[in-house]
Amino acid sequence: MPSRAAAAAGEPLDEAMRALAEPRRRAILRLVAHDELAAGEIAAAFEVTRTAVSQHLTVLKGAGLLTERRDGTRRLYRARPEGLAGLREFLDDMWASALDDARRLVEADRAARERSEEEIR
Amino acid sequence: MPSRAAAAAGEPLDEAMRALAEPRRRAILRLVAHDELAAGEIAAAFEVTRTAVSQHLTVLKGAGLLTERRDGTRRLYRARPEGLAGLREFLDDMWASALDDARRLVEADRAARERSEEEIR
DNA sequence: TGCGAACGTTAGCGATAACTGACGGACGGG
DNA sequence: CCCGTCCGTCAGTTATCGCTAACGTTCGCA
Repeated sequence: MPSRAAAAAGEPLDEAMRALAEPRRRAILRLVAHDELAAGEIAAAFEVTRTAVSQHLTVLKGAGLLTERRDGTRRLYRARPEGLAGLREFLDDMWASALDDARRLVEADRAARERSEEEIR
Repeated sequence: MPSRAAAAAGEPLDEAMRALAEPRRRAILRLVAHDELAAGEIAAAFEVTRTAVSQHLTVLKGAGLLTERRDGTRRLYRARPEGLAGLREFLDDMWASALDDARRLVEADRAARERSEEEIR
């Protein structure tokens, strides 16, 4: 198979994106961005079941956006900013190419203007 | 309705996130990041139907990540980097708070050390 | 050792999303 | 004026996702 679509869903950026696509997961991430919280505390902050929150935590952990630490029967979670590196890279690439485009357009415009002057002359 | 869950799916960041969660849509965005391309050209770059690509383009346009320009029967698309502003903001906030945490940890450590010194003295 | 607390896990359900195929509309050339 | 091109839109299908309820597991404490 020469030209697979390369969408094996194993890419780190892809997992992070999919995890962040869910609003509740972003809220959870914001919640543990400052403080390390237990699963129960996180769940208490929402109006869904602890089960749902636990699943969200699993997804976030799988995407590398969270770290888990055990303390007795509790599980403490904290945001893992390095997990956002891929996303940041993607974003910077997009903005960089956009700036390149802008520069290219200006360049083309300037070139056109110079040709016009040449024509006048 | 006073305290709705605020998940009306109308938030700009949410739409951009959901749009970017799809790998194919990110590929499309990368494709039109440099050059302005027609819908047909974009569709030719993938192994799915033009219909699917058209729907992806609609989603991207709805998320403010694309601009559409008509030229005869063709529709030319180009990436719109400003659509990524919300995402960038979210990302920066996350990283900033992470840095805050690091600074706070260092601070706590220093304070603890000073208390130790005080105890020695 | 027994018991309750704190979580993760599984099965099942409803909703959403991505894809295909068929159709309709707008534009331009002969 | 008709015809081919280019493209969006509309049903319909299948897969995926988020949620709930019930169950299993691990740990601390009396």
